[in-house]
Amino acid sequence: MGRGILSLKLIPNPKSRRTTFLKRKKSLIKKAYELSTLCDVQTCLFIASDCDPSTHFETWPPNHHQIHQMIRSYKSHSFTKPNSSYDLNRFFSDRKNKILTNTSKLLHNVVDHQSEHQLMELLDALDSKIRVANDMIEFMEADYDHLIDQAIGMDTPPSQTEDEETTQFNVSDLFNEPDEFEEYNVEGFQSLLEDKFLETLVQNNPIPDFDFDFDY
Amino acid sequence: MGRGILSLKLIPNPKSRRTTFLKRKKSLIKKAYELSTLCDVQTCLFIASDCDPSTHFETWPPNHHQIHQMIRSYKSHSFTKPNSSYDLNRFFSDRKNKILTNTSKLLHNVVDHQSEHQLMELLDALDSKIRVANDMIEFMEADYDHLIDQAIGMDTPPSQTEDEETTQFNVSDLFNEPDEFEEYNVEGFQSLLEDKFLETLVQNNPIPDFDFDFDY
DNA sequence: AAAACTATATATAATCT
DNA sequence: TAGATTATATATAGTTT
Repeated sequence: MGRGILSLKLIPNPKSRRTTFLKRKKSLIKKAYELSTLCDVQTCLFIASDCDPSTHFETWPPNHHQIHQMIRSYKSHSFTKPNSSYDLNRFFSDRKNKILTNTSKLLHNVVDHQSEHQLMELLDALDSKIRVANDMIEFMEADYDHLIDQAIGMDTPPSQTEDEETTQFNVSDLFNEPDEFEEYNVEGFQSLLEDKFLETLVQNNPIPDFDFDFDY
Repeated sequence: MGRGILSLKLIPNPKSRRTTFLKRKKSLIKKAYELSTLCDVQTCLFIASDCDPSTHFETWPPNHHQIHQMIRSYKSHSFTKPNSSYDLNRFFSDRKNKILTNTSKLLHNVVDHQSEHQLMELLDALDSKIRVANDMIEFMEADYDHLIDQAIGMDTPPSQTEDEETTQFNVSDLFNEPDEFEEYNVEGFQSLLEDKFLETLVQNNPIPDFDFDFDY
């Protein structure tokens, strides 16, 4: 493309690879944005470039909230067979849609102002339920991630210091933190997860109020 | 773009919106693929188009495994401060890299064939550990999703049958499954989650063998 | 060495079939 | 009406500043 001929192989020169990467990343993001805007679809883009030694992430849209929402939707679609289960968010959305449908039907009948007002309040309430469902799921996800981090975080990352004077070959020398492995086992990992999970759910209660009573 | 002038607004005509969507989606995926190939970066694309009434998902790459890996990486990057924690997969990858580094140093020394063979076996073992770590994390993720489905799955989706003969307006009529709401409350939801979580983790044990002993 | 430039390859909106 | 065509707008590889 452009002036030269494009061969779809890894660009060997690191410098021009980087240049190309930056240019194309910009365009790709622009295109993703345009697709979203023009066609009313949600588009998410993950770009993970392996810098040394860690990975650098870029997403579009940059907003984590939107990314999480997309991941949630993706998961609920990829893991469930249609009609066999249902996600909370979808439940409320569908309910709201149904109410809107019913409402438009009822508009043929006379609706007094009092009822109309009630109705508006009700729709607001449903909106807020949808938000709460989202927040709660997100909270639990974040919590779960945190749990895993905690469980794995027991580990100190392998030290980067290397002894240069290894002279005699011994395969077991290749592991220089042998003791640390003792701490890893299924049981420990599981029970830590269980404990943390219960602890967080039961005690730590910033879970939003989540009652399903509609007293209209 | 193309022949006409592009205004970055929603395309009003549903037909041309759909056409544009299909064309641009194809190009976007192509570009994402090219970026990955040319620049050695991982690129994932989620496209969620709201057909009626459900959402249709498309990802690039289409392989779920790769998508999950990306999501996992994204989460471990977005939720953790650098160096404070560590993901299991990364742990093994780093370890393997370190071993490879050490190996190349040791190549200066004489390595007999026996040791070389051991070494190869060891690298294979590490590869398999990496896979197991991946599988385990994936299993737990899937399990968690399943839990949530179970908890929410108590619900039967709102029936699509609608009574056409509603003549008198009554706001509470808009909810035609009022009894079902009784079952939803924080406590029930939580304890169901907890029970299921424990049950699955403790009893249901298709968790892959996950010992960290290296007996070389 | 990064940013601007430019010649060409692509993408695509409108059109045609 | 979905698919091919075409006239333009963009993207971008290589070049220059």
